Amino acid sequence: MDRIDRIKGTFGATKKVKKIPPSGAAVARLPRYFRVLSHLIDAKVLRISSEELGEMMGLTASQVRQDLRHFGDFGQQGYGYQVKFLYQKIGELLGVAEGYRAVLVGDSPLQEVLLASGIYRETGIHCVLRLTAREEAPQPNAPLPTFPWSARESALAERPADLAVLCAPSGVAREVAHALVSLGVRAIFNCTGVPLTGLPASVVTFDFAPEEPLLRLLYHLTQDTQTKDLP
Amino acid sequence: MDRIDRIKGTFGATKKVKKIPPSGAAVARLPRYFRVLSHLIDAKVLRISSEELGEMMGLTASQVRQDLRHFGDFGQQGYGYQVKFLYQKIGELLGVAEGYRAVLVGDSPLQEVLLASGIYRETGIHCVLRLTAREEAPQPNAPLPTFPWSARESALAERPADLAVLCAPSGVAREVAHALVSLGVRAIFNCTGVPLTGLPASVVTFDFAPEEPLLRLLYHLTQDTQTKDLP
DNA sequence: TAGATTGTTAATCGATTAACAATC
DNA sequence: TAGATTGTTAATCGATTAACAATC
Repeated sequence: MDRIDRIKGTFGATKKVKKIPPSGAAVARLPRYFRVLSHLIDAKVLRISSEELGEMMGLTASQVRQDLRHFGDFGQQGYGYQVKFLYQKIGELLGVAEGYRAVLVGDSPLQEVLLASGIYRETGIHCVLRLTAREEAPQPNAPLPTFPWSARESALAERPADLAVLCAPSGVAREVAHALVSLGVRAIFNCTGVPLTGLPASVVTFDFAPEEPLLRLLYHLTQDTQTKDLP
Repeated sequence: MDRIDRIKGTFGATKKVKKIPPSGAAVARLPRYFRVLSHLIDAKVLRISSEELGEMMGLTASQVRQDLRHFGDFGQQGYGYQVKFLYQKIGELLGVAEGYRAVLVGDSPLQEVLLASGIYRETGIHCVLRLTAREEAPQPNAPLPTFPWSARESALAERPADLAVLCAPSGVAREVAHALVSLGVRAIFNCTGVPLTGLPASVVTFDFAPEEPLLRLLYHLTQDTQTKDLP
């Protein structure tokens, strides 16, 4: 922090920050850097070199330095990277510090699992509201204020959300997604298993799809077996 | 199927199948092709062109054709790709047809959610055994035979598993993973949140990490906001 | 200062795109 | 046959690697 300031003071603001394209591949790796750094903090590691960090991520030291260089000037020559500082900077890049607000839609067990998992704390997301399919009286004093879907309009008016974590049944997934967007939601974490089509291009969606890493696992098992069998 | 056979008959076996490197990027996309094709089957789509498939996946038609070409000869000129045939072939590549056997370790709610989600059916994985932390009498006649962790050795001897879905508490994650590997497990789907280090290189691991797509979501929200604010 | 490690450049490699010939 | 769409090649683009100078 004071390091960056010194550089700014010496050379003028942002002079050293590369204006090179934020490189798709590097961006895609940021969440994993963030996760690895979080574990390093837990392990009380204060300092890490591009060499070590690369090894933990399955990347070369060169690649780590190139990646980080795209986003700023985070290292110290002859020393490496301060774990906490880097973690914080990457968090800022990702938007962890922005205090985004989420509405949790649907009351599947997955919704509970995610809520209990700590990912909302880790990602800096504030869960502000829950909408359920059950037509019960609103429970605005529950740990997380809960309203039935029919009250979505007033509920979201009072507690606007940037993003939705969508666990609706697959039959109504698209319909619910469109309704949320029309109420101001700009991003959807889609846990319905159904691809969300027809949304405005400005709406960001990402799918919760655990079958993908599982299938990659199978692919490697399959390749290993073939490799062992053949030679 | 008979198409491939005809080609084989005409030009000799595997002649047309490219021996080009299976291209990391293309391999990484296979699970998503598989998922999209599965939805097309549900929607009763019989035939699809590289153009349409590309649009659904956010790729160009060229890219789709290049991707698929790495793995075989799946299309028909002038026609496109038969959805079911392509789905089946990609499934074979991924190992869905191999009938891999999984041991489910730990009884967190996430384990239940995954079990109920249908991903094991979709990926062709047979769940053969469950190991729990609870020291109860074995329940070998439950829908999924369940044994306490202490009985792991005999349980896995009787029902060997290729892979483990690991939902152990974070404190013991590494220890449990090593024990499983020593009992013959060759791949681990790691849902513990803890990075698994020190395992033999031959063991494949993939992490269940929903915070990564969530963080990518935030990143895009953040970039959008900045883009809108600046110009 | 000497040692370490980043930042940065240039070279290599791989992946994507575009265009078109092959063929269903 | 004519139309459509793949398979395939070559050109472009982007990402990774390697090497070293800058600097802490």
